[in-house]
Amino acid sequence: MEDQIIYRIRSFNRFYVRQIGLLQNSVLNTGYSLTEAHILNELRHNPNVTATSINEVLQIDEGYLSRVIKKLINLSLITKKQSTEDKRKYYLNLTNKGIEEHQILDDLSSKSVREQIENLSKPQQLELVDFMTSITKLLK
Amino acid sequence: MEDQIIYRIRSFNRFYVRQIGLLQNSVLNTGYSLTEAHILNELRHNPNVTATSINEVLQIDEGYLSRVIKKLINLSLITKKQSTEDKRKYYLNLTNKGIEEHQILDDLSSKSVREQIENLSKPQQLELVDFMTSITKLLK
DNA sequence: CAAAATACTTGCTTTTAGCAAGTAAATAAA
DNA sequence: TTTATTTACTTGCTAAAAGCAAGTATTTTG
Repeated sequence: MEDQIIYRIRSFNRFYVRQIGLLQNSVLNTGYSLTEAHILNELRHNPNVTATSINEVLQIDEGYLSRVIKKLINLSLITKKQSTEDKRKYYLNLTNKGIEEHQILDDLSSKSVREQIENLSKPQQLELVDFMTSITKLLK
Repeated sequence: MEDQIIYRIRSFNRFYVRQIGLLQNSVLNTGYSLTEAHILNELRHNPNVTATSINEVLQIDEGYLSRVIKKLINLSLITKKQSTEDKRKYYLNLTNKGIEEHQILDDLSSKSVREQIENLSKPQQLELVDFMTSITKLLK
């Protein structure tokens, strides 16, 4: 009974891990790691934040984050500016190039999703979204 | 219109990545990597297969797989036996210890899923599974 | 039989990540 | 108001995870 439910959820999870894997591959082929892409995405949606506030979301090792940020600066994708009120803090922002690269990654993700649903009719697509919304409501 | 659909699917994907991340953490706390756990799982469901056939599913670097298999052998979790008909091939199997360890990992995964739905009523749980089944049917 | 393909291994390197100690600045406590 | 603690970020060192390319042994194919 109950175990049937667990079994089916786990089966769905395996299926969906593969689905999401397909999506992530499209990003990874761009030469950016998932972590780098996440940072660009965070900064696109929350400009002028600090490493610490990024990490409240991403939850990765501080030291590692510091290095990845350094790398993104060297790639001219982001800038770092020391706060004048609190000199411990450094505000991060995307450069124009960073915005462009983020856009490319974002478009790729959308394209990948689009390809996965292109064989569905519009009503089926809407149905799909409804199922997803329902799952989110139940689990969140 | 269409973009709304893509947006919502991507939003669900982000949500579900986090869900699945929670599940995987329970495995990672056991000291096995995800790759190691996947190999144990493959061998549990398909005994007596070769590294190559495992890799048709897992799709990782051959060399790396070879080393992970060696590690699992050193941990006495799996065995490797050369085929007599084709000496290039080596059949892999779980040892009793491997079966036990796999069971532990499997139980942990189930437990983790169980915890994520424990606050739902039984009808809600059944509904959840229905939504998942519907999504799978649409996307697979 | 020679050449190509298959199955797996090994050496070397890179990427990703984590830990711990350290600097500098700000805040709280004595 | 000095001292201790906390915060924000950095750096050195290390380990784990993964990839690439060359190599061995065996089998298959032309």
